[in-house]
Amino acid sequence: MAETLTPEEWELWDTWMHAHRLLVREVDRGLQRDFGISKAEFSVLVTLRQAPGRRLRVGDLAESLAWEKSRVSHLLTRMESRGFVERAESGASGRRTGIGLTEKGRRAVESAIDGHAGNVRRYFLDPLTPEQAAAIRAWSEQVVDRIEPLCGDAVAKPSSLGAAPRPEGWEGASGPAGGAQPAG
Amino acid sequence: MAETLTPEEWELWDTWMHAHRLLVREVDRGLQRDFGISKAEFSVLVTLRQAPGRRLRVGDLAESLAWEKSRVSHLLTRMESRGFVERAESGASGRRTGIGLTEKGRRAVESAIDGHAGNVRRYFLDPLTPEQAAAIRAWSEQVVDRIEPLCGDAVAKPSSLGAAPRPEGWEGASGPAGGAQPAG
DNA sequence: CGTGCAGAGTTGACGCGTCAACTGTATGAA
DNA sequence: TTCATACAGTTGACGCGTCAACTCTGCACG
Repeated sequence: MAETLTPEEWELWDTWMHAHRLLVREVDRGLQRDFGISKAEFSVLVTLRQAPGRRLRVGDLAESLAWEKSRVSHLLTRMESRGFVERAESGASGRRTGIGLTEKGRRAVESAIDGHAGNVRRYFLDPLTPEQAAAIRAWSEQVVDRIEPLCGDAVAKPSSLGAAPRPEGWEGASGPAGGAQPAG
Repeated sequence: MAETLTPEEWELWDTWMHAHRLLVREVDRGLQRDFGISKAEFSVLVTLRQAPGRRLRVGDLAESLAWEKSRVSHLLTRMESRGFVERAESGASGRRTGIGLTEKGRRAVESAIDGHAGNVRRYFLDPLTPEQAAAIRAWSEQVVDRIEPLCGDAVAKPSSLGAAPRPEGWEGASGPAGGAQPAG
């Protein structure tokens, strides 16, 4: 046996996985039911909303979300077909200049923020004591630091992107943060 | 504003989601790369392996895993087509009597256990101090208790099922625990 | 007998996420 | 100019997971 886990360790792993799945499902359901968007879509919309000019290139969006580009691209395809975002029609050069938020997308995300925040609080934050929060934060950072270097893709080093007051890569990128000024 | 989260709260949520996704992906990749099975498949195989007679009905399997039946059914379809499990051909009555582990399935899960355990330790357990582990455990149980009552389906109340020394529902159901005796 | 109902299990559609392969543009060297 | 290369973005296939609808069996009640 190269490696084994104690029953307690297995149980911790399983309980944690179970909790995570229930939580994500519940949060997702809330978003879907009340606002017609998924958690992933919410992340994209929020990120776009706070971008300068409500417009980003796919790569920057992916970087900002710490997601793979193909994931973003697929999601954008679905979102575009539903009218939440629009891919800038290839400029004169044939090069796409970015993707932008539509009016519908803007309205959707703005109406969703509070409800989503409420669910995040209800299911994630509420049952969390300050010590537990600190523990989870510390552990999450450990995990990210340990795993992220392994995969070349989708590393979230917020370089340019000026607009985001975020310190670090987010997964869900679910934070509304500032909110893009009318932005030009 | 009905609800808002502070930037710190959003960041905690995002960091945690990000960490979780990286972790799951890495663990899944390891299983897939080294043993040709997914994390979900591993859970099914382990649960089956420790069942009496290496055989369970779909519903009991779902209950034991705290998964939805349809999820289990879809997964079983994929696994059956690859020869890891077999659906008992409808008995005389036309009623399916359960699904069982094939020899291939047994070999797959037994060879995978150590490697998987190693990855769980490396990515999940290692960066966890005992205090953090306790915090995560307590919080996970809170979350499960809070959310599970909401959804009627897939509630893991280990009732019969005699064989499992598990105290509680597992998500990944990734614990090898005892290991079914030859059980013939 | 027949109707209705409940439980077990399956199915199809669909969204999410990964992977690998692909297109198209720009750039730099021979 | 032409070829190589790198980068940005897209696509298709596929597995996972959810939901709603469906089938099939058994059972109770009339």
